[in-house]
Amino acid sequence: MAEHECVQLVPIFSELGSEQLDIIESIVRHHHYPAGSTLFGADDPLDSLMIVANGQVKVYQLAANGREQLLYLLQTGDIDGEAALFENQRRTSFGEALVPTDVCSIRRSDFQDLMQKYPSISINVLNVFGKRLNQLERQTTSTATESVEARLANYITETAAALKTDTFKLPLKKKDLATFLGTTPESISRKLALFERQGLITQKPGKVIEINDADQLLLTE
Amino acid sequence: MAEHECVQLVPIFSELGSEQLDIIESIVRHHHYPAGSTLFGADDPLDSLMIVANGQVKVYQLAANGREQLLYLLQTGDIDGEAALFENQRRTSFGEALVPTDVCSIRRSDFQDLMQKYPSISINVLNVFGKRLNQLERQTTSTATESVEARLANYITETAAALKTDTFKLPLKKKDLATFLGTTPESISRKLALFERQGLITQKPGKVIEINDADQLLLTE
DNA sequence: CGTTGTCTTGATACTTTTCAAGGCGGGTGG
DNA sequence: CCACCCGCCTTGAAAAGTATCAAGACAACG
Repeated sequence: MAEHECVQLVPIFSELGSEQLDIIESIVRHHHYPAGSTLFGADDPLDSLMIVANGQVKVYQLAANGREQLLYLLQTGDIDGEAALFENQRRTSFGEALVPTDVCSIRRSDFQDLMQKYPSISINVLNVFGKRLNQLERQTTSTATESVEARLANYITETAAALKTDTFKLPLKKKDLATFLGTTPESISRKLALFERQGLITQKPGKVIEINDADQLLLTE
Repeated sequence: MAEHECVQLVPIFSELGSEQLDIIESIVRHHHYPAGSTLFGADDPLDSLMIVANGQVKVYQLAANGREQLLYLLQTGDIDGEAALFENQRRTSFGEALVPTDVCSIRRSDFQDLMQKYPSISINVLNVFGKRLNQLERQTTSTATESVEARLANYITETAAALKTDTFKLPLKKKDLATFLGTTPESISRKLALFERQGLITQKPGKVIEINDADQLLLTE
């Protein structure tokens, strides 16, 4: 089964030989979560590193006023990193499976042993977190300084670029996309309708979007 | 001079003995930046790790529309970490000295050698970035979901808590504080005036603020 | 002491949220 | 296999919050 190969999915172990991967595989535990189920919640003890073997997980925080902020969308091969980082801390975010999801976990102490044994792992982890910091910095800048219209236009072009196609299905419900972009589902509906009226995109059934004019989309302010 | 002891300031080297600190000290380079000068800009090569030996540095990004977003305020003992993370990349943010500032730098290749030699350093670096990720996650959640009023109230109470006092001087000009909180200087003026009218704070000359009712301030929505 | 940048306050305009209601779609159970 | 039901999405109208623009006061600095 695919979930038995999660260790090979993960870039942080990329420099290891297959014998070492076997060792790691042996200390990994496997879990399955149905769609909609909770993987972890705020205040849960932070005692293991999670690898998404298959599926999709949304990681979000709750603000003081109860509103939700989507921070990351973990796909197959992504890791939930917090556990690698801290000693004796509790989580500050929630994780929820959006589709049926397989997860492998490594206890923090085991993972820290691995990092001591194979220094390349910690360098790789640093790289993963560096990328995440960069992404988050851009997200912060974007939500704090740009209009909803510009943020949505950016999201569409970036998603298309990542998928290397002009026609793609939105990977999230509008409700979740709204919490990611720091707005409301209604505003997203309206702005997409606006883009369509302007001829920049075409909306098709099933949350599918076709980009007609990527250049103009990027000029949206 | 203080700038010759920057290595001792930094928590990432905390587990090392004094002989090892001497070695590191010998490969460190010292720089001085007057207030208002630029330490680095976007697209600069990312080739060294910076330690703030003395002073204050604002790290910010520019959005597509040209607006500025303050990401971090580095104080004495803080590091600018990006350089530790990536190979062959360029910066995405700007660094500017807010007051006369002394900086020590370590070339990236030297730093990566150090991480290989002393694994405790990379664990410590992971911890630093973990904290920064956490801070940034909270900042993102806050700017995306809460009102200007709530964000400012939070900023005031958090700053007071960090300084362990009820009366303190704002460490930033309102213009910079505005780009940090994702708003405008005018809005900050107005909200502070509102808090004062509500009796929650007292404003004194020289950007000094006294908190009268921290509990009520935290309830601000 | 003057100059320059920063801050405050007001009036206005705009974007976006909120609230409400109707339509669509996907999944479940009969 | 169809019908129903629930959750998601869309669209409208109104309200709220905040940005913008402008002008005057203040402060810091040389």
